[in-house]
Formats: sequence, C-alpha cells, structure tokens
Amino acid sequence: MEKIEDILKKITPTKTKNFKKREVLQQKGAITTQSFYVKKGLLRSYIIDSKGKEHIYMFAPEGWIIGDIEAIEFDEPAALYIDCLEDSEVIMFDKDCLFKADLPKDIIVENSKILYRRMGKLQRRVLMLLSAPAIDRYTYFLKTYPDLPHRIPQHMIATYLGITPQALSTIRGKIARSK
Amino acid sequence: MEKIEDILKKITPTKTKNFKKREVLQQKGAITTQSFYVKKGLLRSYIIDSKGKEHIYMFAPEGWIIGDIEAIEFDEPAALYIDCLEDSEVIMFDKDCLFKADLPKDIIVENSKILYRRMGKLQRRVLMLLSAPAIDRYTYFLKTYPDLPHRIPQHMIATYLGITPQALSTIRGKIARSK
DNA sequence: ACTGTGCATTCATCTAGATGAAGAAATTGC
DNA sequence: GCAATTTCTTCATCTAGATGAATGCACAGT
Repeated sequence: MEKIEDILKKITPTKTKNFKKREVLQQKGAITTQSFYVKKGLLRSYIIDSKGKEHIYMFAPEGWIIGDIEAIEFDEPAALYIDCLEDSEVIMFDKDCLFKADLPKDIIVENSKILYRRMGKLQRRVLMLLSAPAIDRYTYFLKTYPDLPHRIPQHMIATYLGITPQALSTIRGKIARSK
Repeated sequence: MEKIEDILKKITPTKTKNFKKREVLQQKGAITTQSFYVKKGLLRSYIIDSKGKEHIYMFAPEGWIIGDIEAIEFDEPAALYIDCLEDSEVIMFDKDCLFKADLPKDIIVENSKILYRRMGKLQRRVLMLLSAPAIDRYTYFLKTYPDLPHRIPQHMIATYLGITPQALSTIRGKIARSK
C-alpha cells in the first residue's frame, strides 16, 4: 500500500507549507475547496457555537488529512476553523484532486479506501456521542489516540468529547481514585 | 450522473430481495461484508446500549445505502442492527464491490463521490451532536428529512437525535405553544 | 366488536454534566 | 528571572434531559 504522501506528490503540484503553532489555516465562513495533509505536527478543526464555546471536530497528527468536507462537497462557506496545535508541515491540495478522472485507476481505488476507513471511524464517533456516557467516550479516546494526551491540553480533549474541561477533570479524578 | 441502482446492476450479480416490515436484515455480532441499497421502503440501523436502550444511527429511505461500515472495513463483528420500518425492496451487495479494480474508472470515481457526500453529512451529524441543543437538532432533522416524520413513529426520531421520546414530546409541546 | 399492543403526552423526581468562581501549579514570553 | 498567561482542579449551584409512572388514543389482529 502506497503512502498517501507519495500519492499526493504524484497527483498535485505539491504545495508544502510550514505553519507555526496557533496559526490559523482556515476560518469559519471561508470559501474553500482545500484540504490539508499533515506531514509533521498537529492540526485541529473545530466550530464555535452560538454561545462562543469551542467544539473540536477532529485532531490531525502526522499522516492525517483534515478539511471541511461538508463545505467542500456542498459548496458552502466553511463551518470549521482549522489551526495548528504544534509547528506543522502541511501539504495543501484541492477538492477533487484525489478523484480526478485522469488519475490512474489504482490510485483512485486507493484513495477511496482511505475515505471508506475514515467513514468507519466517523460512524464510531457518532455512535459514541449518541449512546456512551462521558467516561466511556474518554477511555475510548485514550485507547484510540494514545499519544495525543501528551501533546494537547486536557481541555481540548474535553471539547472533543463533548463535555466541559471541569467535567473531564472530575471524571479523571474518579478514575484515578478508583484504582 | 448515473443512478446508483444502475451502477449496482452493472457491477454485481444483482441480489434483489423483499423484506416485510419488522424483518431483521442484520443482527449485532454478525460477521458481515454486506451493505444494502434501498430500492423501495425504509430501513434503519441502530445499536442497543448496555442498558438495553436503542439508538438509531441512520434511516435509509428509497435511494439510500445502509450498512455497518465500521464492521465491514475493520473486519469486526457488526455493532449495528438493521431492520425494516416498512415493507422494502433491497439490493444486497458486497464489501468492496463498489471499488473493485476491474470496474471502469468513471464508475469508481462516481462511487467515491457518493462516499464523499455521505461523509459531509456525517460531519454535520457529529457537529450537531457535539454542540447543538436537542431542539436545534430536531428542527435540523425536520429540515433535512421532511418526509420521514410521516413515516416513522416519533420515539424513533428521538433516539436518532440522542434524546428520550418524552424529551422530544416536551420540545414539540414548546414549539407548538410558542407560535 | 373488543382486546391488546404500541404510541404520544404529561408530571414528579432524579442525575449527569454545565456554569461560574477561586486557587494552585505549570508554561510562556519578554 | 519574573510577570503574565494557561492549565488543571475543586466546589457550590443550576439545568437539560433522563427516568418512571399514569393517562388517553389509535390502531391491528383475531
């Protein structure tokens, strides 16, 4: 299986860019068709709700792709902010360049499989949000992204899980005390 | 743009089957690689949590595809139940038959786009669950699936939204009274 | 036609998690 | 190195939504 990075190099004039921690790659409202492949570093995407609260949609460490798929696919202005949690090296690429008709077939198939896997993960995320209590969502997060807790502040994990930093702190206290 | 149904006919020995309301197409724990295209009728997928409560992951009316992508993609036993909410006519098809390497390229591209759109919708679903109060999730549901409320009982909408039937009833009461 | 089952509503109570404030520890910037 | 900002925790309150129970309705099946 070919690495996404190599595929990207083949199919697009590779626009690699470096960003500093805290730099913003995309704002809410932006008209965009770009996604970002993270070569090095760590990005996140999030929304800010009507009360001004942040909710993190996803983290993207090395090897991940991040973007506002809803906005890209339905030609809406972006709902998501995307910014850097660490100094990062990023490959930017365009809307449907992963599925352009003039690409070799095997690459398109490869790209589809990547999409498909990601959908599997998204399904799990929805199910967890629908049905699991905060503590279960937290332990599942730890299992799935074991290295992230060392790289991001706790309050960001909280807003990824859909709870407040205080609630997460309480949960962690309980877990620690119970063993 | 070609209809998914036509594509399916081309790429797979079309296994069309009829199911009665309440018939179960897939149980939790099943080893499966099948997805279902709904030609006529209405399916749903859902999980049952540790307390025995149902949570509906999605509805699939005519033209939709439904399946347990996480299970299929990661070779796990199914987490989702799938059953019929109306008498239905369904095309069953296998795991990666949408992306088999011997398919014409344009069909693979077409199938990828379908996936991509679906991911956009899933993103919205996650964001709503993360950040929007129940009443907003409900009104968004009504806007997105205007015909579903006439075809399914209210308590199913509730478990799709991640709340109890009683809570939805209260919300509806408030909406009705406020206008 | 009646009987049971499923469905929606309402109410009284309970609880997970939100909110807001305050303090201590750790990081960051200059 | 020191001030300023972030981060994490704890606590006292508050609230959206859960739970459980009761009622009335609308059917579906025999």
